[in-house]
Order: sequence, then C-alpha cells, then structure tokens
Amino acid sequence: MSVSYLLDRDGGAMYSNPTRHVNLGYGHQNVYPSPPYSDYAGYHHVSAVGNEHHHGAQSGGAWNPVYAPAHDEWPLYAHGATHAPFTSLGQVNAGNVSGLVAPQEQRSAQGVPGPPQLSPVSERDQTEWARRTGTVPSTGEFFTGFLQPYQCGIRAQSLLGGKTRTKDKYRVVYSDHQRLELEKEFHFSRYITIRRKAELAVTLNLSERQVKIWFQNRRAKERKLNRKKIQQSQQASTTTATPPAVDIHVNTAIVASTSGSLLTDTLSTAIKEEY
DNA sequence: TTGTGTTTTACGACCTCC
DNA sequence: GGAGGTCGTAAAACACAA
Repeated sequence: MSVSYLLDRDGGAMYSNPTRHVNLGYGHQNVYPSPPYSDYAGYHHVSAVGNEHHHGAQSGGAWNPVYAPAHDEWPLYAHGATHAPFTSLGQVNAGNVSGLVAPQEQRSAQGVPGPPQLSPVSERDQTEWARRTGTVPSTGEFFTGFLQPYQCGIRAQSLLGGKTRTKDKYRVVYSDHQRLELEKEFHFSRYITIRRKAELAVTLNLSERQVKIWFQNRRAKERKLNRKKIQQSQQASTTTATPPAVDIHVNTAIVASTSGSLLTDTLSTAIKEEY
C-alpha cells in the first residue's frame, strides 16, 4: 500500500513513486481504528474527537482557495504578527474555537464527509490552559494573542554555537487546540500531505515547518511506544509458564507492532490485502 | 520547595527519491 | 539540489514524589 494515499489525497503532489516509504512501517495510515488517542490521555478533548477520520474524502476535492498557498517558514516571530489566516475562517471568540468550521462546511458543500466540527474547547479548558501557561488572553484573542509560536522570540542566530534558536524561548508550547487538531490529523494519517500541511499551518497558525516537525516527532513517539509495547509483550511471553499460543490475533498484532503501528487484527487483515 | 523523570518542540546529520 | 524521511539529541515544560 505504501503511500498511495498521498497520491490519492494530494493528486500526486507529493511523491509519484508508490514505493517510497515502503519500509517505514506506516503504510496503512488511512485506516486506523484504534480508540481515539488511547495513548494520548493527556489531552482532554477526546470525547469531541470521536468522529475522526474526517477529511478522508478530501481526495479529489478541489483545493479550496480559502487556504493560502504554502507560506514562508517562521512567519510569526515578531510581536503583533498579523492573524490574517483567521479572518477568512470565521469569528473566533474565547468560548468557541471555530478555526476549522469553515473548512468543514466547505467540504460538506462539496458533498464529501468532511471533518467533524472542530473540537469544542470549553471556556474552562481555555482558562485552565491559560492559567497553566500563565497567559490569559483577552476575549477574542484566544488564537491571536497567546498561541503564536515564537510569539516572544525573534529568531536569533549564533546561539548554541551557530545553531538557531529563538532568542528568549527555546521552544513554545502548543495550545491544546493546536495539539488536538494535529492529533486528529495524525490519527487520520501518519503522514501529512503537502496540501494538508499548508492547510493545517494556516488553520492552526503554525508554520508548515512546525507542522512537518510535529508529525515527525509524533511518528517518533509512536515508534517509541510501539517498541515499548513489543518489549513488554516479549517480557510477558518469556515470563509466562505456558508458551505463547499460536494465535492469529497475537501474530497479527506483533506484525502490526513491528511495522510501527497500533493495528488491530482487522486492520492487519486489510493491510495483508493491500500487500 | 526541590529534585528527578518524562514529555514536548526543535534542530542537525544523514538518507532516499525525484 | 531540494524536500521530506528517520534517528539522536538539546532543552524547555511538565508531572510528581519526597
């Protein structure tokens, strides 16, 4: 299967060779039936994310001109960066995060099963997050005020021996909303398309580079978790008195794990069919 | 409060593919 | 050569026990 989904979703915008990433072990991204963010309990919006696999029918959908083309990296370093991306996505207020509503409506208008409404982030969640981060946005500034990546940082050169870091922040902490949307996207597909990356970057007010790196880190996290699970299962199998039964479900689970994902046997069956 | 372990961003090095 | 992949790592942010 490899990355054909990319071609499907992106009209071949990414790689034309379907064998690319064939060894990466994530060739099944499009189907991912595990419970939403089972290993991501740290985020509190799970209930609103239950209907993932949203923009799955984006394939073939026309690129919506609402979304800007890929913009330059690091667009938001200065204070008071413009927040134009949201001006076209509807009003954002402190009690209703609606950044993705417009895209969904557009997808719906295209007759495709679009993404769910953006997970509603309650005012309590926002204030909680603001409290934790020590940043309290004013009404209407939930996105524009304190979610700016590198909001305080002027990208400084020659820090850390030539490495580039922000001047007064080594890294920013993404908002719950940003991480939630990224997780939703990741849950839909382990590999983001160029088109979707640009879309997300605009929607979440991140740079495309940040989105790309987030996905890289997220895949690394998943691999790490999978390695841990494999180790645990191996330890469990060695400590059990009875030898592990030859169970098709177990085997498929191991196959899935070694391929770097959290697959169910049902899913692995689908993968076998793909391969 | 503090020490410590874990998680989260961000990057560099290196690789593959076009 | 450029883009994006993995892998390893730095360091901030966070969680939590003592």
